[in-house]
Amino acid sequence: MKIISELDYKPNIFASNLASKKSAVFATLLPQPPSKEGYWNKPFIGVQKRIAELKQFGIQIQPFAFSQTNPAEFVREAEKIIELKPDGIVLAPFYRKESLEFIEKLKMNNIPFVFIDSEIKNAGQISYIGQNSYQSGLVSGKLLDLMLPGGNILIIHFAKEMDNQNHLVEREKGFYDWYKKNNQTTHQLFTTEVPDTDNELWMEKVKSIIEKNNIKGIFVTNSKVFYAGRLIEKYKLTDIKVIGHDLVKWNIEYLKKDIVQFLICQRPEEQGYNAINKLFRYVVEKSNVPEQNYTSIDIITKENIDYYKEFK
Amino acid sequence: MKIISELDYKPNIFASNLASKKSAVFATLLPQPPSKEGYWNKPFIGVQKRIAELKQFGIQIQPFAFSQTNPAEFVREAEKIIELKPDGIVLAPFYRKESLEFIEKLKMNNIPFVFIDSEIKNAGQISYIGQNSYQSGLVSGKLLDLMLPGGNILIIHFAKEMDNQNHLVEREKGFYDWYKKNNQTTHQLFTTEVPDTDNELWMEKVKSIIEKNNIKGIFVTNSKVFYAGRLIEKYKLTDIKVIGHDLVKWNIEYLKKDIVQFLICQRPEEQGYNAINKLFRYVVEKSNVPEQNYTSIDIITKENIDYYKEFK
DNA sequence: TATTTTTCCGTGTACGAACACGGAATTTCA
DNA sequence: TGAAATTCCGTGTTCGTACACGGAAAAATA
Repeated sequence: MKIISELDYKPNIFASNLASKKSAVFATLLPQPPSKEGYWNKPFIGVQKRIAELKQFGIQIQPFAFSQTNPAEFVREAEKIIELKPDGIVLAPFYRKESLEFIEKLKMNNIPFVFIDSEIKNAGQISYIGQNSYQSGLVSGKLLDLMLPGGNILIIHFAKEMDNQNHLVEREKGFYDWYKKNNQTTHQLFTTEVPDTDNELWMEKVKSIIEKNNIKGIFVTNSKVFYAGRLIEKYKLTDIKVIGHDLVKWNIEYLKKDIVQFLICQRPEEQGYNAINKLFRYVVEKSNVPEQNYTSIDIITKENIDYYKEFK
Repeated sequence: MKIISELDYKPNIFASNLASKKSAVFATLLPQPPSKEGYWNKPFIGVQKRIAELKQFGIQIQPFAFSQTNPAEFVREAEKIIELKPDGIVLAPFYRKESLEFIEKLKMNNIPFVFIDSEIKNAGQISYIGQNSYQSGLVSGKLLDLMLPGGNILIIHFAKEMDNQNHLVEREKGFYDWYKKNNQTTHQLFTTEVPDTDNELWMEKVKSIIEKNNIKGIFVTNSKVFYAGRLIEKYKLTDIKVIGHDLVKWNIEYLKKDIVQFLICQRPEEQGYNAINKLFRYVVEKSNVPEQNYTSIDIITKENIDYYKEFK
């Protein structure tokens, strides 16, 4: 070691990699996007990009997906992963309870795992990649507040099993806290859940909430803002300001139409890319990786959206 | 080639690089930051990071810097670069006229160049890395507008030789256009230039403009927003909303104190990193690089700033 | 102290592409 | 058609590290 530092010796990574020929298999366990335009395609694009780059190192990927409405599928796919015994896994702990059980098995098999998108604290992950959901809720609160001279606010969760979905709750909490901290009394806040959007019955229900409570602002806690957009178009509720999450195709359309005013984004492709990279650094290069990697909380409007769409 | 595609042969980059041992020298010509906290340190941090990574490839860097107030220095350093004959250069075309002359010489010597931060269109650059300044002006306009129920707006350029500094003009143009497009008549816009901040005389002058014209919002076209912050602190003009550019230390302080409400940012480290990368791709790997690379227009507030400070 | 176990050290081979070289084949040109 | 120029092709060496191997030295154990 003394001589290494005396000569300032740096190993030649090319020679090193050429000679070593290591290999590893990584698995991903992410929600199945309901269509090509669904949010969950994006993290996977980043995963694939990094995997392609790491092909030289003999890294392979084995993707698994589960339904966003059916925890049993999550369990089933998790079983398959345990059988496969990969060298590492990228995991969206979408269902909290089921994830905890899965994690126990991963630990028993010594399989390192990285969380993406949402987080279970101190569960033994080597890293978490994603937003600080609470903080992004604060940002949403601030922006909607800025746009509203008066009127009340409706928070909509388009999701099933809310108590099993931690980061939507966190976003809501941050949102509420904005108004608490700035001891606002000009707006009153309401929350509603829409577990099922397959038929349009929910629209009537939400519309009546809006009318009854003088709602002038809507905050959607996930990427399904476009449903709120459709509602507003259908009933021509044009004086309502809307804020939501993620650069999904239909959301972009409503942003451009000025029905949605802001989207809070989190560079999902980058997250997928980073998650695989963390595994690689940990498993193959055996280097330490930071346990948390909060990604930026991007504020997107009509005017700056063109500079966020592309992933490089 | 047929057999290559039949076998799906992909060259092994490690073996390739191990055997080749190419080398190249790149130069940078960027403004000298007046202190450690100055904006122009940031792009250079990114430059250094990429250079460190490319050291394995035999890439070296030769940095040159010039004063932000003295075009003659730019010319002098440019001469040195021509003598050095590097294999490529990253260039901030800070002074338009002087840059054009320099570029002519670069072309004669067949030295490829990449613009960073601001752009001269169709000058023969292999790429431009930076923001679309006009568009970022629009964003600033929108945000300040959102915050101001009434009152007038002052645009401040903290810069010398404005007609030689294109992107400040572009930002101003975008800013004005926001109010034109939304045919706003609630706010009247004023512009002033502060070429010299060495003594505090400018403060009196600007203060009187503010008082005379019922100014309630300030837009600073570059990273010197903190001067506006000092002005506001000094005269306790607390009802004025301020927006400016770049995550410079003192700007961050004023953002946290809520004297500055928004900062528009452009990931300068990433820009430096990308600029070197573009050169590398073009010069060493001989691949084509996209001519424009507009970076995102990040909207930073007190609430999301913590997720932008770090460069990874 | 004798024996086993572990560490140390030097040698030899492998990794896959680059590049030089020389001879053969092909093309160009008069 | 013959000479010169160019392209083609196969061989051999090189880049710097990894890793296996065997023998020697050192450490651990009985």
